[in-house]
Amino acid sequence: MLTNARLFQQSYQYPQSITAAISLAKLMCERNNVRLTSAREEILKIVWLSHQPLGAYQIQDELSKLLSKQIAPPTIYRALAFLIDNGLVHKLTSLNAYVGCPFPNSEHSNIFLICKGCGKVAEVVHLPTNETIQDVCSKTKFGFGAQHIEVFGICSNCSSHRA
Amino acid sequence: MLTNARLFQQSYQYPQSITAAISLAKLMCERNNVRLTSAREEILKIVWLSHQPLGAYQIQDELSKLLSKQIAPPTIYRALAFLIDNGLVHKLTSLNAYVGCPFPNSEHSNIFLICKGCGKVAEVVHLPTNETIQDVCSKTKFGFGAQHIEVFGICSNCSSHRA
DNA sequence: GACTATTATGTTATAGTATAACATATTGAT
DNA sequence: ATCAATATGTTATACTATAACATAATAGTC
Repeated sequence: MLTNARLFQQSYQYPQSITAAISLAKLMCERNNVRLTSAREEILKIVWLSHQPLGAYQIQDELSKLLSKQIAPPTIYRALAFLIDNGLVHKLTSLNAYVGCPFPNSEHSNIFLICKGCGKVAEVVHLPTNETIQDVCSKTKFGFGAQHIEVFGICSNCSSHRA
Repeated sequence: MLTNARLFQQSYQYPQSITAAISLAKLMCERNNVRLTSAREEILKIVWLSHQPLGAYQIQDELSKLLSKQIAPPTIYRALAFLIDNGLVHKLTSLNAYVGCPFPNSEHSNIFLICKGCGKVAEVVHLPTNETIQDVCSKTKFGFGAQHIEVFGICSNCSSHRA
């Protein structure tokens, strides 16, 4: 019922997760018959390598460094749009920042736990919450399309370190 | 358990709601020992008078018209910050737009139903959803601070008109 | 393999959202 | 009336995102 919250404690596992994330992304794109071009793949890596949500212009800086030439914003935004459309990246609207999606293959309307201490974000799947929201929609005759849930607080790592 | 969804059907009730909202705002500010200055009050009215979420620069235009002089962005943003801090207005982060809060007096972590058809927004209180999110937090040892839930779909009004 | 339609990227400029920094004015309490 | 605190005015600028058009890469057809 609850996934991925371990990311808080196990950030050292990111490198593995990245390769896994990239392979999965390739698989997903193949399945959906869309192209994970090198720019898109690089940007996905950059987003995953960061342990925190990245702004578009931070991504621009990283990619420009990586390719040793200036990359313009549209390239970044287009790649992000692609990655978001294909469920590989999410935008955290309250932060104007982007994070890799750990479950690109799931039909997901997930929850983002955003730590105000370290800035890290965990995405969790929680079906009961999805169900209560469906309930709201049916009671209000609101045709559900999508949802976005951001929760702000202090992660266990930060609260134990500061305690 | 569920409030304010009627706003979809009863937008003609807005004028009443506005005067009620302003009185309540005054009350709240008095209670909190903060000042609802005329600029803040005007902006709150502007937000309420709109049946849709308003962007900061739309508010700027409205207020400038109203006062017959150009108002600069910082005035708008400062007033919005005040209104948000005092629970009188919410920002819909996915839209960069602002709406009046119908329940400024409640301890609230509410849900925004955003209609992709007409652009209107209903804010609903739904305790079961709050509870499931608390559950997520306790299971992940995430110290809850605040939450923001945006649901996108088609309101009953739009779906019946288009059916 | 050349041709062509489609998709993706490069490039320049600009739109849209938000705040920093400092000056002035208003308010509220002595 | 004075003073500290709060609020607003003003100018400039930072940050976020996209429009518009040119060029290039890709994939499928002949």
